[in-house]
This record gives sequence, C-alpha cells and structure tokens, in this order.
Amino acid sequence: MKLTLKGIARECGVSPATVSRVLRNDESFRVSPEIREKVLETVRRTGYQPDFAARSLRSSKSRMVCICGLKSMPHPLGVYSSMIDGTVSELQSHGYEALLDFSSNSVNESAYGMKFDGIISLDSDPSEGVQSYIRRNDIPCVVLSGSSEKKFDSVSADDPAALATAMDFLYSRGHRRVAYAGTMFDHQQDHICVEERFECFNKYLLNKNMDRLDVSRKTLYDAVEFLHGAIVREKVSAVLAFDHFSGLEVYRAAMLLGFKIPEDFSLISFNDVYPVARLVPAFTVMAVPAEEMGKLAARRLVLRMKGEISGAAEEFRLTESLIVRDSVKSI
Amino acid sequence: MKLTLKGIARECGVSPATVSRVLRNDESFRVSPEIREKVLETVRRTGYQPDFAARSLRSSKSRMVCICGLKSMPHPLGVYSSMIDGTVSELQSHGYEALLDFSSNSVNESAYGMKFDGIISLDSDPSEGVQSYIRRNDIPCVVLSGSSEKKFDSVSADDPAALATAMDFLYSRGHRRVAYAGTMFDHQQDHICVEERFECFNKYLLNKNMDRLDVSRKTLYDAVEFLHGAIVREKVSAVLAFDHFSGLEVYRAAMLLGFKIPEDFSLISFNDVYPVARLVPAFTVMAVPAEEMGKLAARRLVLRMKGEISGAAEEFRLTESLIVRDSVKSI
DNA sequence: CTGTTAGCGCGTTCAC
DNA sequence: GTGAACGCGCTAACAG
Repeated sequence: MKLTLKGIARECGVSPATVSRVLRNDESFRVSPEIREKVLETVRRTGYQPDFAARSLRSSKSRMVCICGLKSMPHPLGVYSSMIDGTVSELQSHGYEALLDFSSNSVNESAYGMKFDGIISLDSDPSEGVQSYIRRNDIPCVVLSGSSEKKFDSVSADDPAALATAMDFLYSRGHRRVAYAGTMFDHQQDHICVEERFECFNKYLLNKNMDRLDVSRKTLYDAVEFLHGAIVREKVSAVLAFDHFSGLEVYRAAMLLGFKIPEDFSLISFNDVYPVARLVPAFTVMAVPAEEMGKLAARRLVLRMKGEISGAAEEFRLTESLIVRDSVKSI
Repeated sequence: MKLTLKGIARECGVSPATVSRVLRNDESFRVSPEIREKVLETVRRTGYQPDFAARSLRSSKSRMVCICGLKSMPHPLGVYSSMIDGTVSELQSHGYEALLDFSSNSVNESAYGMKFDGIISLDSDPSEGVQSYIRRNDIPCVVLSGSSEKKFDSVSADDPAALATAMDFLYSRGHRRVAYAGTMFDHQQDHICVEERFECFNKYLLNKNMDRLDVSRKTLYDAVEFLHGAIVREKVSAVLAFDHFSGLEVYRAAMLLGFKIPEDFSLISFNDVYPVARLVPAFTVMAVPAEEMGKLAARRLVLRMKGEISGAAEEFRLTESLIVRDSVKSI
C-alpha cells in the first residue's frame, strides 16, 4: 500500500491540505504548533515522501534545474568538475535537484518534456534551443563561468585581476621576457576567458614596457615548436599558460626538448587542477575558485526561482588566488 | 497557451486517447494508418511534447535512471567519467534520462520522491538506502565497474586477464623483478579491483616463479619510499601500478629521486586516463574499456526496465587492452 | 487557522 | 478501431 499525503492526513486526523502546508513550509498559512509537530512526527515515522510527479504536475514546478552548455570535451572536466560539484550540492541544500545535460546544444529534447525550474549555463551564450526553452517556460538562468552581456546573471572568475596578479608575481621575480601559451582547443575559442586572458596579458606588457613576443598566441598549436621558439629565439625566461592543459603541454615540451623548469624557464598556469600539483616541479598557478563559483551561481538561481529577486541581471566576478609552488624561480 | 494532448486531439479531430496511443506506440491497439500519420504530423508541426510529470504520475514510470554510488572523490573522476558518458548517452538513445547522484550513500533523499525506473550503481555493494529503494519500487539495478555476487547484473573489466596481459608483456620484455604499487585511496579499499589486481599479481609471480617483493602492497602510502625500496633494495626492473593515480605518484617519485623511466625502471599502469598519455615518457597502460562498459550496463538496464529480460542476474566482464607507449623497455 | 473543492495532463479502463 | 469517463497524488483557491 502506497503512502500518500491523504494517508498521512487521515492518520493525523487533519485534512490533506494541512499536511501539504506543513510539508511545504507554506509561509502564508499559519499552522498550530501541535498539528505541525504531529504531522512532522507521522511523516518521520512512516518515511513518507511526497510524490515528485504529482507535486510537479499540480504546481508546475519541478524543483529540478538543468546544467547545460557543457561543451563536448576530449578531455576531463577540469575546473568544471568542481564547479558542477559546487552547484549541485548548493542546489540540493535548497531542495533542488540538478540534471547534467550531456547532450550538446539545446535543453535536451529527450528530457521528455521535463519542466526545469531554472538553468545553469556553462556557455556564455546559451544556444538558441536553450534560450527558447527559457523564454517559453519563463524561467531564470544563470551563466556560470562566463558573462552574458547582462542578459542573465553571471558568475565568473576575475581573469583581468588574476592575469595581473600572475604577471606581477613574475615581474617581481625579475622576469621581463614572458611568453603566453594559449588554449589548445578549438571548442574553447568562444569562451571569454581565452580572449580576456590574452588581451590582459598584452595590456600588461604594454603597461610595463615589456616586449611583446612573436611566439605568444591565443591558441597553442604545437607546444614543442612554441617552446623552442620561446626559449631559443626569444630568450624567454617565463611562460604563462592559459590553463592546465596548455601548462602540461609546455611541461611536456620542456621534457622533450631537454629544458628544465624552473632552471631554464619558469612556468605559471591557470587552474589548480589535477595533476598540476603532483608534477615535478609542482606548478605555480592561478586558481579559479571553481566550487565557490558553482555555489554562488546556484544561490543566485535559487533566489530567482523563488522569486526573491527579480531585477536586472548582475555580473559577479570572483577573485582567483595565486598558489605558489615550485615552477617559478627568481632571476 | 500550453500545448496538451487534448489540444492535439482536437486539432486532429480525434480523441485524446487515440493520440496517446499513437504517441506511445501502443502495441495492443491497432490504429488506422491515416489517423496515425495525421497525429504524428500534427505533433511534429506543433512541437508538442508530452508532459513529463503528468505522464509519470499516471503511469508511475519516470523514464529516469539514477546513477549512484559515486564515492566522494578528492580527485577527478578518471575512468568513471567515460563510463558515465557511455551510460548516459546510451540511456538517452533509448529515451531515458539519467540523474547523477552526487550525494553519497542512499538514493538521494532530497531527490524529492522521484520514482526512478532503474539504478546504475558504481558501488558493487549498494548501500542499504539504495537497496531498500530498489526493493520498495521493484526496479532493476545494474552494477557498473564491480560485481555483486549475482544479486544484480554487473559489468566490469576483466582484471584477472588484464593483469596477466600486463605481466606477460613485462615478462616478454625480460622483466623478472617487478613490484606492485597499490591504490592510494582509502575509499577504494572495498572496490573488488584493488583486491583482484593484487591477488592476480601475486598468483602470476607464483606461477612464473618470480620473486615476491616486500615493497609490493595493496596500498601505496608513500611513493617515494616505495620506489626507493623497490629500486635500491629490491633491484626491481619494473613497476606495475594499480591505476593512473598510483602510476603518476610513482612517476613523481622517480623525478624526485632522480630515476629515469624507462632507463632505470619500467612502468606500466592501469587506466588510460588523462594525463598519462601526455607525460614523458607516455605511460604504457592497460586500458579499461570504460565507455563501452557504461554502454553495456545501460543496455542491460534498459532491457530489464522494459521487461524484455527478467531472469537471474548475469555478470559481464569486458576485455581490457594493452596500449604500448614509452614507459617500458626491454632488458 | 483549517477544511472542501476542483483540477494539473496524461493513461487506462470501459463501452461503443 | 475509437471515444468518454475516471483518477494518479498533490496543491491552489476559496470557504468557513
């Protein structure tokens, strides 16, 4: 015999509506403490759980959010892994579930007509499918790890500041000739951070009157060629890598070419992600506060879903931190 | 105005029941081809999608499966990432959605009374919470990456065979003194593969009359100490690592201690997971067919959910493959 | 503060 | 082969 709300109501000698109110913590209805306690106790004792489908059907709220915009990756999730962890756990602590949309560019059509209450988009510019879903259902969306021209709330890392921090660190250690190793992946090209980091890098050079080297590129096609050019031709003393993937490729190139880090050149990369801390030398990195970003995005989304905020979209940028390890030396 | 089944029915001049039947491909009702086509066409044209909640409420089927048993990890998902990818995509191609249960040991209580149609457990021994959920709802479960003493269907990699393959390879390259570097993580201790791989390793030694070395352990606490003992004291010529994590720790220890791979010792590990192929030397590994395992588990689950099979649990073991790269030399 | 009533959008009987 | 009616379990709206 299935446990239903009606059953609990009968058991307690109250009406179904009352049980429903207690269970939903309905603010607008005051319930006498005795009844509330009795209901709660019965629910605990019986292990009753409201039926998801029925609740969702009636209220046209699913308490589910869809995490989409995850680009198909040939590689592990890296920082996204922590972001998603953060988002999911925060969401759950507010009573929401998250569905990770592994499909690519629209809110998964095969999601079977599910009504999501909100969207977390890992893509700054949600696909047309996603946007239309958002409009049709009139649900909030927050962009995680990207900005969105004020269309949606967004939370991202403060890359301009981080770039400056990293470069200041290098500068303070005496580095004047530093090369930039860009992203390795085409599918990342439209992520703001690839543009932003490179641009800020160049601005920094300008500011400090440092040479802009020919090997520095927004995209890293061939790490070996890059590193050879950087060290031999450009006499670079340090390399700044766009992310841990690029960082590792440069590291690999160094081993292949017989250069030692940090003796022959210093290396600093973005993202404190496995395995950069377990390499020799361990990488000095700018760490994106991934989990915190995930949590913030979730909190923001919850606020919107609950209608507790409704104004214009806001942009949040979280500070990255410099983690000094062994891949940079003073010169 | 929301598109409902009733609306489609009106549009087509038929009854809701008819529309429902053609949409569900209801075998037991024959529908005239003209009507069927008309309905299908209207659905396509309007973009109608059955409401998830209503359908689920009515049929007490959700077309969702829960992937649970993911141990909380201090590290990236490694092979699990591909397994999950495989499972999810296969599930979706059969019209099911998957919810990754990030919470730990019971089917997420906050999952809000959701009725899952099936469970994929990454844990050989699903927690009491999960098992009780399975019993209460009478749904199928398949264990992925583990066996389950015939309680549930299971799919895993054929570690005994893989171990032999790896050791044969080493043996054929002249290695007679090989040490085993076990798992690094306590939370893995109860995974069969940690027992199985170590056991098979020892059996192999016995079989081939090779020395069983004192440094070989099921658990790797300190890679540096391990490697020092293995090379200096035991004169080991090769190390077999339980997984890519252990492999990387051994690699790290080698750099720290100044040993070169494969000049000073050869290394072979399990799991072809980032970044082992991007290290210098690139690891020779036994690759678990993770994605394929995920797909197989999904297919099996779908069969059970549809009631197309119902017999006793079966155990599937998939063959791992040896990927030869640069970390093993002949002696 | 609490109970009653009326559906939410489907799938499943039954009749026809 | 098709339609009408009912109800899944819950919550919103309205009484009281």
